[in-house]
Amino acid sequence: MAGSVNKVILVGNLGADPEIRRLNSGDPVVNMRVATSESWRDRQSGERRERTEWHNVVIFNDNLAKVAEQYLKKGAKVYIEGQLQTRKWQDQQGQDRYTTEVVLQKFRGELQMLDSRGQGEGGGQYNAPAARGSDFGASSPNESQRGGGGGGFSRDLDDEIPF
Amino acid sequence: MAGSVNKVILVGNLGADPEIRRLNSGDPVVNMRVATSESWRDRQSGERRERTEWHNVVIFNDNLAKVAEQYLKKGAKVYIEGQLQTRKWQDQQGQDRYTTEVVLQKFRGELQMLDSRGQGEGGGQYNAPAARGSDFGASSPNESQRGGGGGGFSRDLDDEIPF
Amino acid sequence: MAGSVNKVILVGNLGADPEIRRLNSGDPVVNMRVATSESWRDRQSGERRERTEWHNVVIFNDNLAKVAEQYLKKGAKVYIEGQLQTRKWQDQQGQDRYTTEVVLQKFRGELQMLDSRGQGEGGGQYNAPAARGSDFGASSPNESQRGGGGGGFSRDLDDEIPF
Amino acid sequence: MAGSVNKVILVGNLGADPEIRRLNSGDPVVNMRVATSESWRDRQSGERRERTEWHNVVIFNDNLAKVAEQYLKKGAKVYIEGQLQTRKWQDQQGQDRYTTEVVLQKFRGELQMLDSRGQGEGGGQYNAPAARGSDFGASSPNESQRGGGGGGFSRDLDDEIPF
DNA sequence: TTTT
DNA sequence: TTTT
Repeated sequence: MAGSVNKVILVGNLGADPEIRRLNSGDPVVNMRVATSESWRDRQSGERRERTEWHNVVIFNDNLAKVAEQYLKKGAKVYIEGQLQTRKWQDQQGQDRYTTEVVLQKFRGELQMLDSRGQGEGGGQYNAPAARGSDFGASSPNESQRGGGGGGFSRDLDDEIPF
Repeated sequence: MAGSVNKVILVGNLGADPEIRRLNSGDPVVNMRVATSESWRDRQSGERRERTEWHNVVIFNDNLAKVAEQYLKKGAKVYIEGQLQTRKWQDQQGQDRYTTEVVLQKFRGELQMLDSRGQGEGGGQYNAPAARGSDFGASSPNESQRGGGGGGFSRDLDDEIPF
Repeated sequence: MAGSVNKVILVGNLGADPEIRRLNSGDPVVNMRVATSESWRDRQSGERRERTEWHNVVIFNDNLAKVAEQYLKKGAKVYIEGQLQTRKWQDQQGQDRYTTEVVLQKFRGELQMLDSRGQGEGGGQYNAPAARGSDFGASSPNESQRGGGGGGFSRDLDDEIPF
Repeated sequence: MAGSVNKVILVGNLGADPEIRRLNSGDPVVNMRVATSESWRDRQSGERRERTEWHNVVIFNDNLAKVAEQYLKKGAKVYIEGQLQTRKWQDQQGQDRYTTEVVLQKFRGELQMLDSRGQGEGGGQYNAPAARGSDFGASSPNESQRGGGGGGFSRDLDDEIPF
């Protein structure tokens, strides 16, 4: 289909440390639970109410998976950009079940840490990159030389050129 | 939780005509299935592959529900902005099941028709608003007078001021 | 034009305290400068480079203007959702000049504080809402009662119903 | 700065055919003007009003530049995702001037054609890809094999692997 | 300069 | 079940 867009943008907090698996290829895959929450005052009762939504986030993007593995802990606040995917699986009774996830495919998606250095919350102490200072951008590649013929380019996280 | 964002942006096509229910309050609620799809060439086989994702969209926003009810048909291309919500229900065996939907809450979200007038496709003939011309904006309210003291404002869809 | 979208999403830091003006109507208007920044390693030189982009943000949305006025200070990290607008003005020579801004219109846009409580940075000490705790959502209204007949609804910031 | 996001999402129409330049490197750069527009009914006068906003879009992303060059014409409706950038230049009097653009950097951004095939409008006849059928995805690369060890991957537009 |  |  031409002209399709499937995009999810979340700003929320990790409910637990990320879980890392490895594919046969050696590529890391990260699963994590992210909470978003909104509050409002009930019109009838006047009480303040809050609703928290939990999201299953799966990271196949190698660079972002590494960032998640190294720097994210329970309680960390993150900006996430991925796509919606629903996959089918079977429970023990052989019945079809469906799970919808926010997926960051290989070479796609975005992940940004929104905590200040050493600010870990929520019970877990996570370690923001110290040596790198604030300048590690755990995001997609970027190239900013306007009109530049050469065109510097590199992944942010690691110096190796990943492709 | 301070600083939370839960946003889904879709551009896709309706798989079927929207389904309209009414709440006890009389407010319309629209359910529709939206397909997004992406294609790529398989690196190994060289074959072109395509993956279609289906999204359950639920509209509680009255104005947008009316737009969907009146103008959207099977095949229509739409821009949708909503939030992710997962709700729990029980199947006939009494087991917990979960369904994740893209929800446009009351007074929230956005819906834009992306087809040209009278362009209905995919089997269903849907009728773009003729009499209204281009002026049906199925979106949120807007007010564009910079620095304007008075502040014009109105819902796009209907002239009544809905609140 | 049917089917138009004009949306800007920023996560960045305030370069200075917000400036507040008042319209004749008494409505507050907030101007602020927001920095976003990205870093990458130059492919040629191997040096790390960084580019900071400065954005002019203007808030006509009353509730969000109040939030900015009360809680935002230089250095604060924010999530902002607005629209692009370019306005024309004349310099002292009478020449046409253009300025592009990220505008949060009345009843539109979103603003989220992303700092933890009392975490002020960048030189300014800003005070996150203490009494409100984390539950002040400086965003648009929301209503989360699925299928609810009544429909609780209220602005987050203040209890008054603004329309 | 850790945790920065600078994103613009537009759905609008081209005001003119795209202009293509080439860098010394041979890479194409596309400039185009995109209109977004919103309409509302003035609260005071009851008249319908409309405001059109014009955006300068610049494409450094090679694949997307090629798509723009080949398929986009005046009047075409597009989905665009880029970032805000303001650049400084000097007018003939040597005075500093600033222009803000929506930029799709190398390897970044998104461009989707939202018109149906052969639907060219607005005066210009643009030719949607006929032979290619639906399989021209003018977007970023994607890889959808969940958990797949191999990991198919390819640019959508051309079969060559661009990096 | 687009679109409806 | 859509779209190309």
